[in-house]
Amino acid sequence: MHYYHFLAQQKDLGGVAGVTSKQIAKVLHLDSSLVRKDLAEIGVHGYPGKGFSVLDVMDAIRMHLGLNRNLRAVIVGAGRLGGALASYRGFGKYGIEICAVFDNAPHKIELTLAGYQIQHVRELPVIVKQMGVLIGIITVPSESAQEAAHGLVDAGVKAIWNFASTDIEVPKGTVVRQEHLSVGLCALAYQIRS
Amino acid sequence: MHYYHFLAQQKDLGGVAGVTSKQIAKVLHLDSSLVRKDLAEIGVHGYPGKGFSVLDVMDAIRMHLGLNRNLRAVIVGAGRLGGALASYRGFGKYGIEICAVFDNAPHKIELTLAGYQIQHVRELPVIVKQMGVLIGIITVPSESAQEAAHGLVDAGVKAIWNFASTDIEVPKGTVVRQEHLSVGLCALAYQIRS
DNA sequence: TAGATTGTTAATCGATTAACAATC
DNA sequence: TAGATTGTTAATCGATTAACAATC
Repeated sequence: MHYYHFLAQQKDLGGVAGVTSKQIAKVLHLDSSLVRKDLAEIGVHGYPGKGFSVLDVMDAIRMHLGLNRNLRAVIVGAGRLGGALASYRGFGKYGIEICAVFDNAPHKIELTLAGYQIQHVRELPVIVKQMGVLIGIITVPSESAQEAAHGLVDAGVKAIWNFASTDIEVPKGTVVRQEHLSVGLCALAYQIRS
Repeated sequence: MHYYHFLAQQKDLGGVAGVTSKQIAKVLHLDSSLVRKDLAEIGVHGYPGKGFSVLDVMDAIRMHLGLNRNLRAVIVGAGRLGGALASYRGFGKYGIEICAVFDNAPHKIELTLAGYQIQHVRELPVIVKQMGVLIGIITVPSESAQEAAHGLVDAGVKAIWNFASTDIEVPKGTVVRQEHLSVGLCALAYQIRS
């Protein structure tokens, strides 16, 4: 994952065609052995004495991660965070498209947020099914997170990215990624405890 | 870190005074041995046959993480994401206070965002020094991230939480936490590759 | 060929888990 | 005392690193 990010930068910038395991290792603070092992695992072969082809590696990663699939996601919660994520350029690079933003507050419906017309959660099931959405992003307040999760699961979503600070429960078969913003900041604060 | 989050919930909800390593382990999907070991390391002692005191554990964690210090942080970038973080309730629980929001766009200055009056980055050094701010949160576009980081470091900030998608460089002695939002979503997408 | 880097095996390291006597 | 859980040591597991023959 991080390899891909680094290589994409490489490619965009210099347009360099080759890279060695040593170079990657250095930038990502890893051991070159590990890099070679990882690359071998996903089926890229390098050229002894030369290194790896940036394009080969990127292709292999895309293949392995299934990055070509053009997945669709929806956002539930048209608050500031929802807006921030909706306007975030960068998901597209990984083949993920935000295709709708929902909220349950009547006064928000029909407003435009980051280029999306906010829709009532009532519409969620229809849209999710129609567009084959597999990912739901929850940016509602904690109190409503579980409810939003239910709605998403019922509609057929398979993965949930939860920004609310409560843990949510989902039937197994659905994966959840809990984004603990405070924990992130906390970890940082810990490092400067001196 | 996660222990604390869980225990805080426990306390808020049931008001239960005791907890066993087994209970914690179950909720957090860990081994009870590990929990006991971790707790021993930070200096909490349990009662054989009974378990641990929730308050004891929370105190020890706070102590160990230095959670009582009331650190201050500023946000650079008064966009949607900046606003979302500024209004995020929950940092306070970990002793971190957002004390100002900056931007460089003249038309934003003096506007109010999530209860903060947006200030020009020009004011940053003064405020950071005056209030003893140690943490900077970057929510500007990628192009300006490095510049923002410079400004923060120069002003005396020791830790940076970077939401821009470019990696930033800082002198050593400063810690950076790079928040790769796309990577997060990607990891999730990977799990439903089927 | 000489130099550089891969691919892979073996060695090391650390973290997780199992087990159990000590304790309440 | 009997039951439960801690604290800690030893065993296991996996992941990282070192090393080096094979390759270009």
